[in-house]
Amino acid sequence: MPRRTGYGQFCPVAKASEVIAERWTPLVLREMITGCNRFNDIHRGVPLMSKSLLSKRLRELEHAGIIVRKEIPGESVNGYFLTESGEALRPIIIAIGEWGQRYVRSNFEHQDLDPSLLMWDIRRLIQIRHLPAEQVVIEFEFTDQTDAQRRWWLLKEAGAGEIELCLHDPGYEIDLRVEADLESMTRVWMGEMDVSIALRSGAVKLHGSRALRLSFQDWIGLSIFAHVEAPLSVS
Amino acid sequence: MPRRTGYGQFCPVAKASEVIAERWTPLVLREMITGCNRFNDIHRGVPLMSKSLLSKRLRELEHAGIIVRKEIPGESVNGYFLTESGEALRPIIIAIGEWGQRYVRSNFEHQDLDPSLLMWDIRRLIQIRHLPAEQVVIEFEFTDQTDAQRRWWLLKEAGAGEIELCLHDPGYEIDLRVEADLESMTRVWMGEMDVSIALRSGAVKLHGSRALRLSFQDWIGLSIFAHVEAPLSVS
DNA sequence: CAGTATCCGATGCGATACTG
DNA sequence: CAGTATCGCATCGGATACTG
Repeated sequence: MPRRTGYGQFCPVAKASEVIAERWTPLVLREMITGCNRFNDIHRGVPLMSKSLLSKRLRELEHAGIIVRKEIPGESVNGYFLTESGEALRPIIIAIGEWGQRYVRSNFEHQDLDPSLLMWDIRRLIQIRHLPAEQVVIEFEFTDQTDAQRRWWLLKEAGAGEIELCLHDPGYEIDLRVEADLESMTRVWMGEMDVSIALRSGAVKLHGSRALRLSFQDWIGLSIFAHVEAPLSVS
Repeated sequence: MPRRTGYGQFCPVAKASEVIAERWTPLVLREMITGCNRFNDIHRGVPLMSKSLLSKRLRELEHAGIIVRKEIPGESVNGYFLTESGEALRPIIIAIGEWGQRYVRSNFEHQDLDPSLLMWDIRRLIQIRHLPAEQVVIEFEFTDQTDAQRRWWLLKEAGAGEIELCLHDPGYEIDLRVEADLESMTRVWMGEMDVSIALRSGAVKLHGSRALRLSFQDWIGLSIFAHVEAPLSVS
């Protein structure tokens, strides 16, 4: 009888794991914790997960009382929201990420690098207050990627509070071009490579607006795990 | 391509989940964190897991640098030990258990009750310092169980620092007999039912040594999650 | 956009048997 | 006790197509 779904134990670790340690579920929770509420937004964070499975997982989380599905205020579509129980998972997911950042070697395996995930992450954490108030267009070019994966645009409309990620050239004048290979940009984002070192070594190059170049370190948000230090022990 | 093992993401939550959110793995970690080092001891905590899978998971954890396999000091068998990385998971596993205790309804589903797991847990947390120094034999009888699952014995030899769990009558004189249905005893163990209430209501009955009866509350350890309070909100 | 229904192939994992 | 090797199938989950 393979996989009876459930561990058959009353232990709270087991009962909790039945819900939150299912495949993909920690990542779905991560997306919700970082503020995604709509189905397709969540799915952008886990693009390799099939939509049917995401749908199933969301139903399971709802059944477990971790999320509720309700109409998004203002819009007439419905979304998913963490309950108190779900909010209580925030420190756990964060702790798992910090543990991963600190102890899991084999980050940056080639197969894990993904420009779309990286750009989607960067977009979320751009520090808008450090950008000019007027419209800003920033192009990212990953020099080792081809075609569809090579160039990306972040677009902030004048006065807007959100950044848009574009897969096609929006046509406006480019204010800044960021040029790097995917691994370097990912390492910078993850805090594995210092921004200043990346710029000085040429691993990341900036072209365009002097103001945007100088403030790069300010407006480029880093991963929320970028601050995590290596373990004390030399292993 | 079902289940490529791995999420294809550089995010530390994903990299961590690839290791610690695999099926059974949180429970294996729980066993190690609670002090089990030997293969069969670990397996007693996850009896529904096949030995081949446990073996596989241990290899994966070793490969991930979470445990090391080495000879147990004093004995000439080898066991498994948490590394620094593994020790760093302790607060996470504990937090998951606390979350589960607080938020997962559907504890005490009939299918999750298991006298052998319960007794194995109780054995581990018996407060020996609250037992008489001489030999002590305590019999547990689960009144709703049959045959092989009905009676269990905890045996402390005179002066011993460990308790032995017996599935067959060790033959010595019984100092105390604890009588309860499995669910009541489990609820008491999990902190869902107060010990004094259980005794007063007759859900748990004690027969035998007056000293052992009076000190029951002291020597019976409760689950490490028994202290966790319900959420503030009424849900 | 926001999902659901159906299909079916790969694989995870339990069962069993075996080794030192 | 402490595992490993082999086998078989149930189920997990991706692909595809479809709906409002």
